[in-house]
Parts: sequence; structure tokens; C-alpha cells
Amino acid sequence: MLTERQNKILKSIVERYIKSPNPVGSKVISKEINCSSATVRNEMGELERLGLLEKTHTSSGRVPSEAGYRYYVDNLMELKKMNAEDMLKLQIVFRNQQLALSDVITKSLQVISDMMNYTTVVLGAKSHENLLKQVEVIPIDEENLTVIIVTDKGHVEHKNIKLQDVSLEEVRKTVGLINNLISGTPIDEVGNKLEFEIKPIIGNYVKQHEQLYNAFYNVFTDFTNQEINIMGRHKMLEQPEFSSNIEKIKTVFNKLEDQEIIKNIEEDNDNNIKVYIGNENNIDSDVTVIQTKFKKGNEEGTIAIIGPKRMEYDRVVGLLEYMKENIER
Amino acid sequence: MLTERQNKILKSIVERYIKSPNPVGSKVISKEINCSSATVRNEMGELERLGLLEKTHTSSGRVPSEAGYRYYVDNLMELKKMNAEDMLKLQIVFRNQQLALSDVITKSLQVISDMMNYTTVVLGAKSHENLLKQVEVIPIDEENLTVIIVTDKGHVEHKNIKLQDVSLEEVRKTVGLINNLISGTPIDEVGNKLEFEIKPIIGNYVKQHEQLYNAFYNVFTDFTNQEINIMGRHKMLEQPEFSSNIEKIKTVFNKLEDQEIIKNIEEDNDNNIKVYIGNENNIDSDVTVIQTKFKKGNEEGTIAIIGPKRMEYDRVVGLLEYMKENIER
DNA sequence: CCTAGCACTTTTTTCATTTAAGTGCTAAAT
DNA sequence: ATTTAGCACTTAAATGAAAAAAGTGCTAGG
Repeated sequence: MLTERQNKILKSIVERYIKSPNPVGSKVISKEINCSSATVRNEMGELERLGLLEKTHTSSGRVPSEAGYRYYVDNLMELKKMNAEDMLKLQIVFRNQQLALSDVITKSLQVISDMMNYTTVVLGAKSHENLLKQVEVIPIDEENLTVIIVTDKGHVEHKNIKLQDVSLEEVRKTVGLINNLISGTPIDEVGNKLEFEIKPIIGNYVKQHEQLYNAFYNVFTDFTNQEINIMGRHKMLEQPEFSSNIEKIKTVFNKLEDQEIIKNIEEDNDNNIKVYIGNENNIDSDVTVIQTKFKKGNEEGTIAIIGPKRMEYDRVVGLLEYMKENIER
Repeated sequence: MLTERQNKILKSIVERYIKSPNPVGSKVISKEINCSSATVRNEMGELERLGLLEKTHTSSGRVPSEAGYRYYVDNLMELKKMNAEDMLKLQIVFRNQQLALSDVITKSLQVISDMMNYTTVVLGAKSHENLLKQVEVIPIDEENLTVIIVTDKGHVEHKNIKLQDVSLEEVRKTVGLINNLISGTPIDEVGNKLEFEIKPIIGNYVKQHEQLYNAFYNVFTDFTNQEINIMGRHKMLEQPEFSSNIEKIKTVFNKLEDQEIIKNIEEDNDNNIKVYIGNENNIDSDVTVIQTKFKKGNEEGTIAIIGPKRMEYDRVVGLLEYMKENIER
């Protein structure tokens, strides 16, 4: 357990470093806590021995280590209440009664991304939790039609397909079969059921049944199993630790690719706000992911905010708490 | 008019510079054309006076100026026929009979982006050319429903809306009215017609008509007037002239934002392949946009490839020609 | 236990020097 | 009238030495 003074020093170093990314020396801290810089140096040495601080070179000031951030988040950070301005911006979105929940969430995370300069993500429910609810088709012209898929969690997608020598009747009949026989199936198992339950039936009365089956099969396998929305993709460029390092930027951008992100956002078991610092997450050792699950009615998902390790933890956690509250009621 | 030799020298400089971004000196060129470096220097001086070449500093080799690229594209460039490998990759996409045209285009431009390391864009027909064809609704639950909008050009979008105390009947009736009365209207005028032709009618028999009207109004104004697909957004980071300049990257990324891009892609009147070098385009003085309109049946749009000014003009133009051919037949 | 003080380390900045690449121009050669 | 050899000159990039800045660790005394 750290002493009161050590806590104070660590907190100050973390917060100063978050404000501006320069190693923190003993002098500034000594002024702050009214003791000599030598004393602070001794304490810093101790904090370094404990693995909470690091030096960038032998005679540099200290920067927080990953463990240092962890300790800060777990023990030192005080939640700020949101400032009025931020709150106002978000209220405008939340007050809009006409937006579907998923749009409210997406829009407010867009706002957060802009005000914080971090990347934000909304993930819908996982694929095996998304059950096929309904399929609809809208004919576009002779050969093309749009297939709309709705899941029980309210995830909607549409895809265009092209069919030759298949009548609209045949399509509608097939859709009817799908809706009757396999709605309720987890999306990622629909392909299978399509093959073993639908294909044999339509084989009997649809001439181009192979083609029709293939088209629907592809629509369902293309279905983005999980709804994904990434906002402020290139906000990372605003962060000094990245903007000076193109290679880092590239790897992070790749990890933020639409499909990629799913693998990289942690799966949480509970509903609390989680902070994954550096190597604790799957994206990059230099980023922190702060995320939480939300659940309102039958809609659920995860919202995440991704920034540098020196992100404004207190402010972000405050924001997410506020988001969660507002979503869930 | 340039002499034969000047053409040769300019061509060589442009092509060498495109291969690797270093100023080209007189010595390499002299070997290539069998005359002394002094002669080449004289010619280079002349080409510079004509505004086709530039120096990066008084004693540096030459790099092509914007006019130099222009001259190269207009007079010197020889179209390469596509290499077999590139062709094969694209054929796989084109051969897929089941993909709707717009998906074929999007997927093949994705392939091109990957193989060239340039950003690619597909724009659909312009908003006032997109006429509302059909509106459909799919109820999701008590309060939420999905509205699907289809235009005559085959542009489909869906949006979720939330309605309180509005019955499904009322919604369906309203949709029926829209389909009967204002389908055929350019998308960007639908808002108006909604207000003056639909609102008065539903005012009579829908209790929450204000709410219902607002919801539909928003759906239509949110409709992305022009279908936009941007692939390989951060391929720019692979280009040396950008990866060393974060500020440039940021401005280019901003110009490549979804909605922003529409303003920045030139409007062409004819169907030829157009090359917009540096200041000739609206994106950035350091990029070149090569684009062409396509039209097949009632689907039309523009495809564009965006890269550095030193992009591989011959290869890209070849690719676009090939794309156009394949799309239009 | 705290702190003044100092030797020491490392990075950053500055400046001078050298090297490499390439030019423009002159005068001779073709 | 062109072409070319040759050389003085320019600039950027690389190298290196020296000084300045920031900060540390440790010792010895309060």
C-alpha cells in the first residue's frame, strides 16, 4: 500500500502527463506538495521500484507505467461530474424522441468523438444472439431486388441481389418459407438451415432453385453478424504520441477496420464500465479502451471509447456513465 | 512544341520520379539517351523555362511540375495493357453473376485500392437524378419500425424510426399515400411534397400526424442523396509524400469524408476518363484524381481513383478503361 | 526523516565542417 | 550551330564537437 504522499505524487504525475506528454520532474511536484525536490526524488525512486513509474532515459523525469495508469484508475482517479457544455451537447441528441435507440447512441458517440478527439465504437449484440426475425424483398427491376433482413435485436441490413429467370412469385414463396420455417434461428446458423431445410423444398417448384438458394445463402453469410459503428476513425492523428509515428498509426488504423474491431474489443461479462490499458486490450499496447455494455429492452451492445494511454480517464468514465444512464432509462 | 529529344527527357524524368520520389539529375538521363550530361542539362533548363520541370533547390535535380504531369498525361504517356495478374483479380469479381452491378463495382474498386495502394471512390447518380420509387416499412416492435427507400436508380437505404401512439395501420396508410402521390419525385424535393401534399391529408385521420410527418420528413432529409462508397481510405499513408506530413494527411482525410467527397469530385459532362492533377481537383494540390462516369441501363455514377500526383498514370488509366468496358457491357 | 548541494547523465540545441549531388556557364571540339 | 568537357558554385545532408537544459542519485548535515 502506498503512503498518502506517494499517492499524491503519483496522481499528480499521471494527471500532468495526461495534460501534456512530457516526463514530469521532481521540481514541479515539490512545489505542489510543499517539500523539497530531493524528497520527491526519493519517493519517485520508490514508485519506480514498485513499477508504477518509468523513466524515458537515465536522467529524465518520470512517466506513468502501464501499472501506474492502472493504479491511478483503480485508486486515485476522482470522477469529474460532466461539465455543462458537454452535457448540453449530448442532451440535444437524447431529447430527440424520434430517433431509434441505436441512432441515439450512434449520434451521441459521434458527438463524444468530436469533443474528446478519441475514436468511438458501438457494437450491437453478438451474432449468435441475433436471431433472424424476418426477411422481406423489394423488387427493383426485372432482375434486381433488395433483400431486407431484420433480427430480433432490431439489427436491419439490406443487400441487393440479381436473379435471372426467377419470377417474383418464386422469390416471395421462398421468402415465405424462410420466414415460416427458420425465423428465430441465430443468424450465423441460417446458412445451414437454408441448405438443409429450404433448399430441398424449393428444389421441387423453383426452376432456378440453385441460383435462388445461392443468392440467399450469400446474403446471409455477408450479413455483418454484429452491427458496427466506428466514429472519428482518424482522431488518433490528433494525439501527439501517434502523429509522430506513422507505423503506429497504420497498425492502429488496421485494428480499427470494421470487421477487425470485433475481435479486438473485449467481451465483458458484467455491465460495469471497464478500462483496458495498453496491453490489457487487443488493439495496441499504446491505446486504452474504455467500454461498457448497455441493455435496454431487447436491444443491447457495447460502446467503447478508444484513445491513447494518456487519455482523460476521469472525463471519459464520467461520460460513459452518463451515456449508460441515459440509454438505459 | 517540344523536340523529340525533349519529349524523351521529360518522359523519362516523369517516369523515374513516379517510380521513386527523388529529383532526377542529368547524369542518369544522359546515359539513357546517349548524349552528354551537359546537353541534358541544357534541355532540362529549357524544359524548366517552359514550366514543365521544377527544382527543389538551386542545385537539385528536376522534378515534374504540375504542367509537366499534364503534358506527360496528354502527350507522352503510353497506355499499358493490364498485366495478367491484375486482370485475373478483377475477373473474379466480374464473373460473379449474382452480384448486383453496384456491388460488382464496389468490390472491384476495393480490389484496385488494394493492389494500387490508392483510395478509390464510387459515387451514385446525383440526388436530383434519383427519383423516389418506393417506400416500404417493416415493423420491428411496438414502437420501432424500419423505413426502406428505393430510388429509380436502384439506390436503397433504410432508417429506423420510433413512433409513439401511432398504429401500424396509420403508418401503412401514410406509406400508401406517399407511394401513390409522390413517387417519381426527385429525392431532394420529397421533403417539400411531404409537407404540402401528404401532411394536410394525414392531418385528417392520423391522431399523431405531426409526429408521423416529422419522422418521415427526417428519414428523407437524412437520405444520403448520393450513394457513396470510399475504399482504402488510409492508403494515402502508404505514399511517401504524405506519410512524412501529418498535417497534409489530416486535410486529405477530411476531404475524403463521406459527405465531403461529393463536393470534391469534379462533375464531368462526357464519359471519357478524366485526369485532374493537383490544383485541377478540389481535394488537395498534392493529389491526382482519375475518374470516369459510367452508365449501364438506368444505373449510372462516377468511379474515381485518388493518389499522389506521382501516381502511376498509365496503369490507372488502363485500369479505369478496363473497368468501364466491363461495367458497360 | 528531510533537504541542500553537487557530480553526473542524457537529450537537445547550436554551430562549423565536410561530403555528395547536381547545376550553370564558358570555351573548345565537332 | 550543336555538343561536350571542365570547373566554379550552390544546397542539402551528414558528421562531429561543444554547450545548454533538464533532471537524477547520492551524500552529508539539519
